Amino acid sequence: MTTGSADKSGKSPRGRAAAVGLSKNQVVAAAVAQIDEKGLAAFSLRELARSLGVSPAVIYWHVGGTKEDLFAEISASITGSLSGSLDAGMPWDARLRQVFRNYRTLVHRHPAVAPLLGAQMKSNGVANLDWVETILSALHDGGYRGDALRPAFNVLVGGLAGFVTMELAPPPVGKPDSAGKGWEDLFAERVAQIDPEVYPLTSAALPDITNRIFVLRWQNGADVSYGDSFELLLDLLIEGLKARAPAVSS
Amino acid sequence: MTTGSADKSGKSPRGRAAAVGLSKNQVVAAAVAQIDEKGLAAFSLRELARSLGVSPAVIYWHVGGTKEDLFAEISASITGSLSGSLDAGMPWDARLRQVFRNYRTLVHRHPAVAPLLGAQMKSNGVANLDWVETILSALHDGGYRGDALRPAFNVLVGGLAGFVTMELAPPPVGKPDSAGKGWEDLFAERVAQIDPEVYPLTSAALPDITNRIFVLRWQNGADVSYGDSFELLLDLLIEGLKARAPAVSS
DNA sequence: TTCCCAATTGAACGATGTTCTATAAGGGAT
DNA sequence: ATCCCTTATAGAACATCGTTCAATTGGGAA
Repeated sequence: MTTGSADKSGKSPRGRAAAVGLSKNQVVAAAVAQIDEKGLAAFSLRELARSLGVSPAVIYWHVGGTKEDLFAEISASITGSLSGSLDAGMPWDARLRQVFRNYRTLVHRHPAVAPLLGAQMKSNGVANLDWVETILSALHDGGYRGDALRPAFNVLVGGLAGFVTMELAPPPVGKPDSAGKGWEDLFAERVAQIDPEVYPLTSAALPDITNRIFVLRWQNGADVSYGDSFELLLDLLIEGLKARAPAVSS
Repeated sequence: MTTGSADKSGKSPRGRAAAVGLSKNQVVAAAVAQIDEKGLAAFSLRELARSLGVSPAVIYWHVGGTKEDLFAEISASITGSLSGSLDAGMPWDARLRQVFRNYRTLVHRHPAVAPLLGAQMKSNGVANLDWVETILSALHDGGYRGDALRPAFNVLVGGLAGFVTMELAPPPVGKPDSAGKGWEDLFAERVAQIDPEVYPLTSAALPDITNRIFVLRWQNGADVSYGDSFELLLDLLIEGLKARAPAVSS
């Protein structure tokens, strides 16, 4: 296919092969698909080009700049669907809940891209301006203006987006130990060393706690529902902000 | 120096040069220093070896395994100093505050390593077991036991550690636009397109909000104090957890 | 037809993570 | 003192990666 035109000379043929091939959007979409499939760490421009049946240089032609620019483009393309579709008639706290629930479900659709999206949200760039505006407008309606606006905004974005980023971070892959010991053994060893004199745990509490740690350890990265925890976090933050909202004078 | 022993044969000399050179701890410490200095993205094993005046293979000998194992070792070495030094006589909520304040100041000492530490905290591995135990014990004393323990733990670790990770994430470096436009221009364009009909902002609110966005955008990554926001987040979470603590029966 | 520009190619450069074999220094046993 | 084994290093090699660049071509405009 690609090498269909046989060339008698030793020189390999160069130049354009097909009609008008790729578009920038196609490149970005293919990149997202590949990250979703193989993970962010395993993503490479060359393999992206390979999967598109194209030379690596093509990526650079369509997406000007470097790999990080591709990442920015990816973030923008995903978070672009975040704006709009919000009933402005709702009370401000309900609006905030919905904004961040939307954010979470959106990010959950591309778990491997989560770190990129987190960084994007933090940077408050142009791509997510709608999103930022929605949050700021809700906080404004809730009485958070002037100097009070900024900490409230940071708390919501940092806390909630940070939560989602951590929630979706892949568990470490590496070896548990230089020997053949697995996490279980190491954990058991560690628990055996717990000195009730040092740790302020009643002997009744200890088994419960260590058991809980076990559960925590093993359910992380699995299909544990962080959803309940997210809802609790949302509740604590928004109810708290509501409770201590500055009085609106004007 | 390194090639001091002249070798007449064409073969280059190999093998040990000095007495008993490096230790694993030295390698890890040098890696931390280098990440602190040049950033996590620019860190490479080869340059680490170069800065130690040593062959790349030496790193693999001292730190068995791969680059990620080195990262795990780094995380462990930093968060190792997180345990202990906590007055068990304090009320549980004060203990929680102190634990997470300690975490934040510790991570702030190595901002470039923050992503690694965040992942470590999420994984609840062996290295930070003391830390986890302290949090769980405080929550236990606060009445969070059984099924109530896990969401509370997730909220604290996910929210607060996630906040710190996001807070310290480096701002994106890339180009603002394919043209020569900077962030400012793009932002001005975007603001000019805001349709007051679409966005539920009073004309009085709009300038305030856009102004705030500007401030947010430009102060991120600079020396803005996220400390106040962190304290607010801490307050919201812990006061909230205190307010809705389950009643302790036993 | 001629010319220009969008789109693509292959090759190349330097750097990286990782593995492998060779090798030298030191200590312990004989 | 000699031999040997373990420890700690060197250097080379391999595959891959991000990025750049000159060369090339097809299609549309003039």
